Amino acid sequence: MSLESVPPKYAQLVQALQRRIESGTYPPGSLLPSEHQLIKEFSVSRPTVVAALRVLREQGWIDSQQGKGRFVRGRPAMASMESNRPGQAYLANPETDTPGELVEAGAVTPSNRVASLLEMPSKSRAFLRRRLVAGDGEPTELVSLWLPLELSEGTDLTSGEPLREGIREHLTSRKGVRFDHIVEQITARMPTGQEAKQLGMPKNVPLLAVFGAVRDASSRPLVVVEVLLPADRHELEDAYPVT
Amino acid sequence: MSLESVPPKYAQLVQALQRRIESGTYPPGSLLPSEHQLIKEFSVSRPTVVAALRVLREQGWIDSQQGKGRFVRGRPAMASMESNRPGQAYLANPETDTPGELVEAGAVTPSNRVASLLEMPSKSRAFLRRRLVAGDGEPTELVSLWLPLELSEGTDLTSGEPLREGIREHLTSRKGVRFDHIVEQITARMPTGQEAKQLGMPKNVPLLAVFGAVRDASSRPLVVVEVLLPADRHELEDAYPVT
DNA sequence: ACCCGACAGGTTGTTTTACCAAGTCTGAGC
DNA sequence: GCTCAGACTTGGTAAAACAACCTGTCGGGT
Repeated sequence: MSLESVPPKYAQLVQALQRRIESGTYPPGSLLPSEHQLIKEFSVSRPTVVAALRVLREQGWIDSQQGKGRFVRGRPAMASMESNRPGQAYLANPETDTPGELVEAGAVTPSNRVASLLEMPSKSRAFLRRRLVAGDGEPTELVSLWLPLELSEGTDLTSGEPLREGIREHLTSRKGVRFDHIVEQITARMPTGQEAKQLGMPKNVPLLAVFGAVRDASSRPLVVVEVLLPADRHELEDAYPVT
Repeated sequence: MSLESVPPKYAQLVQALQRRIESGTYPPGSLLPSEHQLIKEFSVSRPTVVAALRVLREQGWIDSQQGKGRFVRGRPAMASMESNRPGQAYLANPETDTPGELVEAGAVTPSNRVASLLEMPSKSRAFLRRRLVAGDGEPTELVSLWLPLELSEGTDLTSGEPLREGIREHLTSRKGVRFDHIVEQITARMPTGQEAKQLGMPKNVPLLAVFGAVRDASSRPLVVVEVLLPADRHELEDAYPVT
């Protein structure tokens, strides 16, 4: 038997067209060759061409318009752009990767908002781990992480030591939970006196507060991350295709 | 002519199967009827059945395995989440759909930030259209739209009348531009005296400011949208799968 | 009795030919 | 200048065939 298996023709066509788009042969905004032209050039049937073009459209490389043709959009924006969602990095990377200091680690009664995001009764207790992240020697972000007490048991999150492992990886291996999606809320508010002091910021500039509720596939809340950013030093940037 | 158009057969099949999965006729984990059975039951050809099943697989409803069959997975988790990007709605829907009033429409010299997002020399002029959007009779959002002067010529954006058509649709049909993707920046700041007055908000609560730079496939900036939201009344919410 | 391979019949995956419908553009003819 | 026919585009459906894969059953061999 042959170990090397040839990919199907339509998949080969997809790759060929992707290469041409990336190399500039088909620049963004231009019109792709028509189905008939592709049939002649690659010596395949129309359904094969259509299958390849459908894949490209669903991946965002091209845009089709009945009666006119197919337009090149370029390499899909979301594919390469690792969205720098705040909190994502904190969940994925070890704490030892970024400078900063642990300012709190223990059981607390979380705010109503956090309790609601964790879907736990208010006034019950959760574990809080809070870290002041520094950049250029100055404190820049205050990152807080809440999780139900039973999820913190048996993990290294309760220790005062910086984690040598990403939080997601740690929780997955120790507790067997699977992160699936994140519900994100962005708000702005004025800092409390303590926050302004910790972050070394004036009291009259607002804070960007990003809450991220991490859930598993059945929408059960696992952890909540809050990232506090002084608005005079940080802003959030993202890019997405128009639908 | 008939305004009601029948959806294609494969789309009807998709909906029929989705309903059966949601109603429990095809419970998760069970085996879907084979292609041949579906062909007989719905009286369609095999390509039509395959097209419907492909859609269901790509959307995460089912899982297929060559030689065995197709397994039901259930309603995909992320299916119904439409991200309500601020500004998206303003670009897509007619101004007459949302209550509010036009507060400004004319050529201005935009701020450095807007000029930079439009990639035009600072101190050159752009067209500004600003609208105060109301909800429950109270002003809630201040939406501003800048675009290069040449892109505003020949459009109804320069008139003081509310647009009866989505801005994206209007610009596409009048000027032939194609919206491709949006680069979004989110910041927080204190309102100016005029902004606080227009929005009817206290001067000591911050504003969430969302800038959206709309670009075409070749990354040429087309328009810039700014949405100002009083942070005590609005927040941004979004959901996305973890990678 | 047990094991193992061949084989038949089921399944999905891929490719081809063919035809019609619907949207867009151009140019001939009025 | 205007309209409309025709050519070109993509979208959808049908019918057929072959390939690849899985799972049984029916053998023959140990």
